[in-house]
Amino acid sequence: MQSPEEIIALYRKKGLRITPQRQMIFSLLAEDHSHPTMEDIYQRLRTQMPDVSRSTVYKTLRELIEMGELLEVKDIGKKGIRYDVNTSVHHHLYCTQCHKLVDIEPDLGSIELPDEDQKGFKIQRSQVTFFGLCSDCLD
Amino acid sequence: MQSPEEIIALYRKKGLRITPQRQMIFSLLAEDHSHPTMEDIYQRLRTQMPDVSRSTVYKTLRELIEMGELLEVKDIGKKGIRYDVNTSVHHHLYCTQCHKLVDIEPDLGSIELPDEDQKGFKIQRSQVTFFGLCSDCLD
DNA sequence: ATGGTTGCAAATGATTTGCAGAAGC
DNA sequence: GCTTCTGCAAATCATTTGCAACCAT
Repeated sequence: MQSPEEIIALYRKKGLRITPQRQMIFSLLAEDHSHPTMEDIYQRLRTQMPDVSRSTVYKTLRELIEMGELLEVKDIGKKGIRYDVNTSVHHHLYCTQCHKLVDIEPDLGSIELPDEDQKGFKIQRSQVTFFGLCSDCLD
Repeated sequence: MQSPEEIIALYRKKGLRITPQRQMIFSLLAEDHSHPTMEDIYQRLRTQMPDVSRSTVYKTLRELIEMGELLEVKDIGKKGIRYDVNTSVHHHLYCTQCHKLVDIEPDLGSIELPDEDQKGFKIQRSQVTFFGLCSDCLD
């Protein structure tokens, strides 16, 4: 995700309005690499803006996803969709015990799939999820 | 997932009962590599057994997951959880257009994550999802 | 016979939608 | 001032749960 200022410019360019709710969501997200759920974001927002509604948060998240500024992560944990502000090529470390999800951008080289396994697909990108136990859960 | 006969033996060993509903779900699943949703399974089941309930299907799927005979795939598509009868180490080809999901078992070697990227995790396994367009959607 | 299982209906949880009033532009 | 946006409440969708009747063992 780009900086709040860049997102605001993007919204303006599309004729969308810059409301305090949206601005605050942009700011919260820009610094949040914890893969929050919508509820996480809503609760944080509420400490500064007690009357926001969940619908507004949902709507803004959907907008950012449509603009490609945010990604959904669904293969993880129990509760709802988690949002990922990191839209560049990256991979995930996932703790199977506490459901922590960490972004990594290692140089894995490009992971090549042998032709005979491609089943006619034109492959555009790949993402690796490493499952394991995080340091907190290892004790 | 093992054969229906082996699953039945497993159920017996656990003191669970072999009902017609369960038997038919085992048979349907054993031959289904399409990563169906619960609704897919329910609809197929209903053609042969019009009075089954969704709760029964849900419950049986949960049992198979607890036994490790079935896996959930959640990072994909819009509607609900998809179930994967392939519980061995494998990877996925996912068509971003038609949401087709294909299992592959290529020899990718082992994908090694450099120590400095492991963030203290003890990594147990990894799974790669290749995103792209399938042959049907390439035209 | 008896204890697990089924199907129904109601409950839950996450997300979406409709709409009247509020507020950017 | 016109139109979009917000917050509320109701609606929807997927999944789970409670329970009385049912049926495998």
